Amino acid sequence: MSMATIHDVAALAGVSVSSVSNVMNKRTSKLSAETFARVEQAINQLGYRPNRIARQLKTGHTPMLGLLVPSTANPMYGQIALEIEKSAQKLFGYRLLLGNTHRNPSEEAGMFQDLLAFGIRSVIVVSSMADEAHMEEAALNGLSVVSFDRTTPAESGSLIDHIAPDNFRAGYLAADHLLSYGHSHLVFLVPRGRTVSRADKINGFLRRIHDSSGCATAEVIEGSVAESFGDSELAELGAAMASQIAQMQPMPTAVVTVNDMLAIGLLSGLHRLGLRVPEDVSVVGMDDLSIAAFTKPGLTTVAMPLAAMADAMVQRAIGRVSQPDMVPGSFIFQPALVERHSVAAPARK
Amino acid sequence: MSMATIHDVAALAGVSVSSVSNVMNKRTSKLSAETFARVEQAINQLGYRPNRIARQLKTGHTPMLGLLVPSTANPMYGQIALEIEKSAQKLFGYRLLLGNTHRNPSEEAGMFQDLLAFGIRSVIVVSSMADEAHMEEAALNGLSVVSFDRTTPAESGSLIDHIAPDNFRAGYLAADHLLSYGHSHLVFLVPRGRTVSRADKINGFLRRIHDSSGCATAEVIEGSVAESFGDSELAELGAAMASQIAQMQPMPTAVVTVNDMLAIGLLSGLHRLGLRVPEDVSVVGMDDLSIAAFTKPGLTTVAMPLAAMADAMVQRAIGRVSQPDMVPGSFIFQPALVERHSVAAPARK
DNA sequence: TTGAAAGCGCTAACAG
DNA sequence: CTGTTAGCGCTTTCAA
Repeated sequence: MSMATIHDVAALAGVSVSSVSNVMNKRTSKLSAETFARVEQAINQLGYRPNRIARQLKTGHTPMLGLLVPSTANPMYGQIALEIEKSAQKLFGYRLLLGNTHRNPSEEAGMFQDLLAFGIRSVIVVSSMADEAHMEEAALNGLSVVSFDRTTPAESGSLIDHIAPDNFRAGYLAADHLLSYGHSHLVFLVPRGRTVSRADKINGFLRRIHDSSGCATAEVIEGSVAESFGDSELAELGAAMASQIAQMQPMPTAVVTVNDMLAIGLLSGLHRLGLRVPEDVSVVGMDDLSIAAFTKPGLTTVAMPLAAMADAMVQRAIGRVSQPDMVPGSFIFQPALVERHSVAAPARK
Repeated sequence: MSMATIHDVAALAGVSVSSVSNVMNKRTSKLSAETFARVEQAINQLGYRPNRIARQLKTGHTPMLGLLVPSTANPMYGQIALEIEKSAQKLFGYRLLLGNTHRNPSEEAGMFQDLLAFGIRSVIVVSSMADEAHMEEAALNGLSVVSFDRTTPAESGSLIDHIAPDNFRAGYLAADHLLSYGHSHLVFLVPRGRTVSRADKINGFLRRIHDSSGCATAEVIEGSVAESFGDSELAELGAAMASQIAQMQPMPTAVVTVNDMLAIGLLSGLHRLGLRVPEDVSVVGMDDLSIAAFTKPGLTTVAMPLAAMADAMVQRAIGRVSQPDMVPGSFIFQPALVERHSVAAPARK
């Protein structure tokens, strides 16, 4: 049972293929109501679905959006993928071509090639490497690209859109929350490798400490794993870093992690060491993964407005292909602190 | 800067388009080595990539695999998506078209339509609803479909392949582990809605109880949430069911959950109720999510061989399109118990 | 060993 | 209002 073509429909309805095409594209003004109905009837009878491939060869468009993430095994990226698919379908009826890049530049470049070859014109790239040269190049080749979770200096002449949460503010909020509980010896935990978003979070964190009346101290501790794209690696790193924290003299009373997976690992490692959260150490994560509500204790974290960001990304990525003169911009979304049970006043000072 | 076409290359190399096509498809026997080299040179010079759309219109194939999952926000499906993408790329150089079905039959049907329209010929469907009629229909329409995590009666004349872990054995293993620790009052936790895989797990669980010398008792408790496709819903359900467990008279000494997300919620709920795991209740999950190693206590669970299953699914789904006479079959993979810290001997009897 | 030409299914001028 | 026709970029006979 192979698919019916536009010719089959035309033959059955006793009209020309162009009339069928006009019906499919709802150009009612070009046909009499009667013919229109007759063609529709034939379409239904045959269960005709236009071949998108053929259509695309003609129009140059395909209703598909590319999405590149480091790894869907990381719940954060899984949630993002879900939101983006939902937005793309709702806003434009687009489907999603998904690629896991493993934060590997050559895999990412390969994906760009394939997207172009498939005729896909819009792509959203999540948490890419520091270098965006390959994206700019892809934009030159006609791809509409949106970069997520990276900010870029304004007026940089970039050809791509940037959408991100206000990571600076996220770091600021985390520190602020801890300070308000009376903590004065804080630590910020981050894997090795400074992405833009990580740097922003750290800066916001440090700024808040600096803005405080004075006596608070803070350090940034970098994990030993160079690149963690999955989720177990990240959690494992967090668990390993627990001992690093425990050995500090004096031990900090609070730590904020650059993301929730790291916090989940940290919680586990701390527990293994016999340290209680929040009695001995307070912990603040970032992302508000849905599992963050079910850690022990429930993780206080900084939530990012995922659905709103997804809508914006899809809007820009797909919208640009019909409006190529849209000027690229940066769009920043505000995070919010979600208080659960991993923060308390410090027992020691 | 639009893409170079086969004509551009032909012109530059001073040959016909068919020669370029032959070079692209490595038909060395059809050209002299010299011409071949000249064409290759032109290809590189122009950075020519063949347009897959045009190629497909001719050949009818596109190197893309459809993947339908309930929701990538559920870490389990995120991991599966990752493994499948990896296999598809490694084994066939295929890309992935991803769809979240939310376990909604009409969304699933819509995806099938679109896959066909896009010219995609292979699809893997994860954890679908009870009814597979729509899949059989899609198979009739020329789709090569693989159903994951559903077994089907042998010799059913099905047109689709079935790949699944041995869920019966998974249930059996979980019960066996608990019994070996001396538990005799067990409970099996499952959301409302019996999918095939859930039923199999329950049956395996009950069988092991039944096979025991005798004094062990078991019940199956069904959650009140009809359909949970995300992950927070599942964990929330687990948390809510903790009180149901706590109120039982007598309280069971061990519970196994149909998946890890449920277990994670349960752990959290139990903790909130002041019940200790494993001292007061033992818990065994299923799936071995990578976060299962970082719960408190570490979750003892039944692991499924994801990578091997992904390879098999991809092999069948894509392999069938070039071998349409391949007879559909069921392939079962063996799970294994992963022991961590959520099981201990019961304090009470 | 190479090239010419006929489509794959659809859209969009352009004619009638 | 309806039909004819020329491609979109590629593969693939079939001739030369």
